[in-house]
Amino acid sequence: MTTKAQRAVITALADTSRFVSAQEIHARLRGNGDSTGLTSVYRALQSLAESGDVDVLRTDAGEAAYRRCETDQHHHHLVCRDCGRVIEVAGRGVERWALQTASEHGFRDISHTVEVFGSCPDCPG
Amino acid sequence: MTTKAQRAVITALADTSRFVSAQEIHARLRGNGDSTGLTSVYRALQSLAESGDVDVLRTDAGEAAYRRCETDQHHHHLVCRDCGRVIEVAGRGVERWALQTASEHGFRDISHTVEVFGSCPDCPG
DNA sequence: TTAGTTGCAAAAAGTTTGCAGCACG
DNA sequence: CGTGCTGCAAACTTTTTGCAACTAA
Repeated sequence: MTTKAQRAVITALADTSRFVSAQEIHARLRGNGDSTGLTSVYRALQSLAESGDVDVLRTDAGEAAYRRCETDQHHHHLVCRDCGRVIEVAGRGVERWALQTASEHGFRDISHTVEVFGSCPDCPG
Repeated sequence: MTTKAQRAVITALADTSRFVSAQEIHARLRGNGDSTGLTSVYRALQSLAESGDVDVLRTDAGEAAYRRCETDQHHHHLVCRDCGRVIEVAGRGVERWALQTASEHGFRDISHTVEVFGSCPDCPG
């Protein structure tokens, strides 16, 4: 089921290709005249993340950042450290590396997280 | 310079091969009769992390977890999701993949984080 | 009527900061 | 003395929870 808050959050996420915090989403909604409360934003993000509709990552500052995934498939993110822009990339090579490395050490049920950071072509150094 | 708190923290970290939270370190020190305060633990971890003497990562729960690195060189972590044990692995393959993927998209000054999770041989499924 | 959603206010939990006391050169 | 480290308490931030009002079938 999809609630009003969930739809509002998804709309807000559609506006951007960056990872944004819950607080940021809330502020953005408020700016657009939407009266959805911070609590509902958090609750909406929680269920959207649970169902895999949005990607979550933890910033170094300790807050959770969210983004609507373009693809349902497993992928990784290439994030511009200057403007925050995100590009989704497939990880043919890494997947293989992760599996192999892990099984070399006898690990089972492998999963992994990979984030690549850099400065994108549009951002001057 | 190395302070008393820093030495206490390093000692506590030497005891384990897991990523541990600041609070956990503090509790552990207290348990051993050390009277170092939580504040000093945080301050010590901050400077140790800054100088690269310990590795930091953010748990899904949003707390910072720390670990003393065995090597100064760039490496990644293979973490057991059951017992928390950590194995440091070199990432010959990933490094190359990250660089290549990033430059394909015109990104400069690449850095990356990789964490592999699984169940280690000592932990029954 | 009833099950689910909402938003405020309050509470948690992790971390940082202000500050007075201590240690030690 | 003076500089820096310490630890307590208070402040702050992000996220969660309690709860009463609201909504829609």
